[in-house]
Amino acid sequence: MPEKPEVITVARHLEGQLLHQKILECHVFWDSIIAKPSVSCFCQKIVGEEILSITTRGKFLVFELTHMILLIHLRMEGKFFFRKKGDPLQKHEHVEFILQDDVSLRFHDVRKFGRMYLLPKDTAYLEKPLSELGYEYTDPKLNEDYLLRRFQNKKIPIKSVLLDQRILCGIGNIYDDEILFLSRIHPNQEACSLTKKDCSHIIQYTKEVLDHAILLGGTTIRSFTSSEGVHGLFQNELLVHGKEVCPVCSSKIIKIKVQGRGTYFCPNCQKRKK
DNA sequence: ATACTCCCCTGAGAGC
DNA sequence: TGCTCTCAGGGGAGTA
Repeated sequence: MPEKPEVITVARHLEGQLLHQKILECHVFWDSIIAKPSVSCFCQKIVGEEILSITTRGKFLVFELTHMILLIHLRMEGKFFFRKKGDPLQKHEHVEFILQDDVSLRFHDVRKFGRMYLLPKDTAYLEKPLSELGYEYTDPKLNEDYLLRRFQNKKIPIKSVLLDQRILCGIGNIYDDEILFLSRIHPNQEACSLTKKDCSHIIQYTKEVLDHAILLGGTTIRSFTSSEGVHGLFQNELLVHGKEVCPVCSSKIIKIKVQGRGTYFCPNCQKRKK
């Protein structure tokens, strides 16, 4: 499940391959991947555009094109492969961009949950989905008072609130568990009950965990390989997610469901406060 | 405004 | 072996 570190890894890899490439053709084989505009409009408008940069916002890949912004959300299993124009379509390849020199960039997604948006440059950041996103974890405006304020009316578990991209964007299910473990907060703790100190820990460990993961190229878990030839190493660094024994106190790690998400925590290090 | 539920998809794994 | 059933998971839509 690509989270911020994996999305950054993919963006860097793609930018290295695609900078200043021009999109010559676009073919869509599974319509619902294209969220906006219609498939025909999407293909028509993207042809002729040049790729000027590839960055990220939250868990979106942001392709800056000549006149447009192309947003791609990989969701759980979206990835890219480079092939040659005319190569037979492989299973689960749903969108194809033909570039210069007969390069065929294929979007591959087993679950078909990935989404693409093509938006005009001048309004892309003012409309959904980008307009809904909260702060990046690197944003200096992300501080204890901001989190305290955003948490104050939330009676749902902190684990779920950290997954809410409208507050702090880029965290997914795996890093959420890691951040709460390091912050010594029970995943089911009501967000509104957190203290300023808790918020301070969350900010500190979000930065540490994500920075470290980005340095190592993200986490490669199960189906996720960020892109052809790209494999992260952070899975070796995970402390609690998917683990059996707490690396701090040797207690048995417990797996529970928090609002439908598989959640790992240490019952000794992450005691629930009331 | 918050907080639910349902839905999208497929492959892996369990159970028989 | 081969079938059926259940489940995971990010986020958008719809509803209370």
